[in-house]
Amino acid sequence: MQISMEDLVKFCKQYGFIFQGSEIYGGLANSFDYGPLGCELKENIKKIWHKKFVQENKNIYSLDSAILMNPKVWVASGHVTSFSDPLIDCKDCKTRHRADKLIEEFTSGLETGDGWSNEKLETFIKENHIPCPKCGKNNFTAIREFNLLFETNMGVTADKKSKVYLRGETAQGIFVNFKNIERSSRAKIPFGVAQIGKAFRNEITPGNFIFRMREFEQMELEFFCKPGEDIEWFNYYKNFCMGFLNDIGIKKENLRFADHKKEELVFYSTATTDIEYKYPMGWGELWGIADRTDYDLSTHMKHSNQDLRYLDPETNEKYLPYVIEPSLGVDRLFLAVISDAYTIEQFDGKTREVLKIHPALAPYKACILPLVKKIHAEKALDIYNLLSKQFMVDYDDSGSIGKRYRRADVIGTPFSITIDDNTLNNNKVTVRMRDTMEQITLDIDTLQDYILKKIQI
RNA sequence: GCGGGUGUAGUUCAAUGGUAGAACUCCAGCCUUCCAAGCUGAUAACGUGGGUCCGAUUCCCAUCACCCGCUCCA
Repeated sequence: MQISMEDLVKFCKQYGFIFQGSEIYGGLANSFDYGPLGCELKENIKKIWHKKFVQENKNIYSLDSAILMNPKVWVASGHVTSFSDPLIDCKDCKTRHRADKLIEEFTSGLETGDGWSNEKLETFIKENHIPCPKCGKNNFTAIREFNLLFETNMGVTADKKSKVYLRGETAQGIFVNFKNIERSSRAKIPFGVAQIGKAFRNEITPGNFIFRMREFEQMELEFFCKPGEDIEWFNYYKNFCMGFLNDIGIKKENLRFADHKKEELVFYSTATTDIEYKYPMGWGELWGIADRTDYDLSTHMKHSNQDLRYLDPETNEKYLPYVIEPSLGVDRLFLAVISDAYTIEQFDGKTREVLKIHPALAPYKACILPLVKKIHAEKALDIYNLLSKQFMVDYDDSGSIGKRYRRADVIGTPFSITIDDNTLNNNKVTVRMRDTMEQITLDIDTLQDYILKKIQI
């Protein structure tokens, strides 16, 4: 049984994973703040992604490019033009249309509306009584431009010349640094560049909790390869990404591939596959894996007048590499991880709420519990200090031991370490497992290694 | 953007045109030697802004946020 979105939002709020953004001022639509546990979980997600996609690969390099870039970057990438379509709504049947397309269709292509001002488009539609394609009436709203890029101003005077955009994706930072990385890292094709960072889009319809936000975080990899070898790498990454999701414990039945059909493909892509997850609101895109050909490098080469071609040291031929892009949103993976892990269990006629999350992702790896506060707290704090040098450790001395186990369960802490008289006498602690509720006895000296081993992926 | 729904402690639920009650949670103290025990105490709410009214959490309007559906998603 899967948790409903409403209950998941409550759960995240209650335990400090995610809060409504600007809550005390009535919130800001579709903005969310990650709380103490949310930070840890999100950070762990990023760490593991980095480990699997960068650290364990000798030909993948990291980048942290600026959020604000020269506006020409976004002109070259196509975001500025294609993101600002002139949209109008029919007041009668409530459908939305592109003003320039209406004109183009009405005039059978004689007029395209290209480069027209909004006033000119509106006037033309009115004077020619261009009907709504759906209901046939001519009763439109004014044109509204939906520019999906956030704009801001550089410099203290807000004039047009200083207009800059918040990046709509992290990928462009990678493309514009392609040469820098190739040279400074002495990188040889095939190689990849990975980047984690915030991106911003004025989505027309955000929603579904953190699934689609206007401010979000991406984990993008651009993998550059020789043209002709792109299909091979595309398939490699399809499987690699799915394997990654399996490794971090996402249930297989909640994952599936969704290949884009030819007619659905974005114009520059020759192949795209989504890995979809069964979120509380239904199947939705988690990971997009795209063969982007040499579109990005070639468009930046054109607009910047810089030679971005790669010189193959073996054949001495110069070419623009193709790029495979397996990219995903941190927030979407977070949503998948937490809704996948949330479990309500029955045992002995009782109910327990438990977050069955991979130990590597768990906000706290262990919780330290002095069995009786007055007797065992001192020793328990020693162990807290010892373990907290290695990983996040929780400490709980209030309430019965059973209650404290449940508190650890619900936030996904995999190991609960209880300090009792035995600890004081023999240096032994009881380690209780979140998933099975089994207990084992361990010597304090072996505790660190035991847990470190379990939180590896 | 459109339509519908919902806004009362952290959560679940009450009541009320005139001092907003409880349970659970949380916190403190007592007790307690391994799976949500008990006792005592404390903290804690009418989304926001207007209007009507002597008085509004309650009626009206607006707004904000969330949920469901539609639309949209280079």
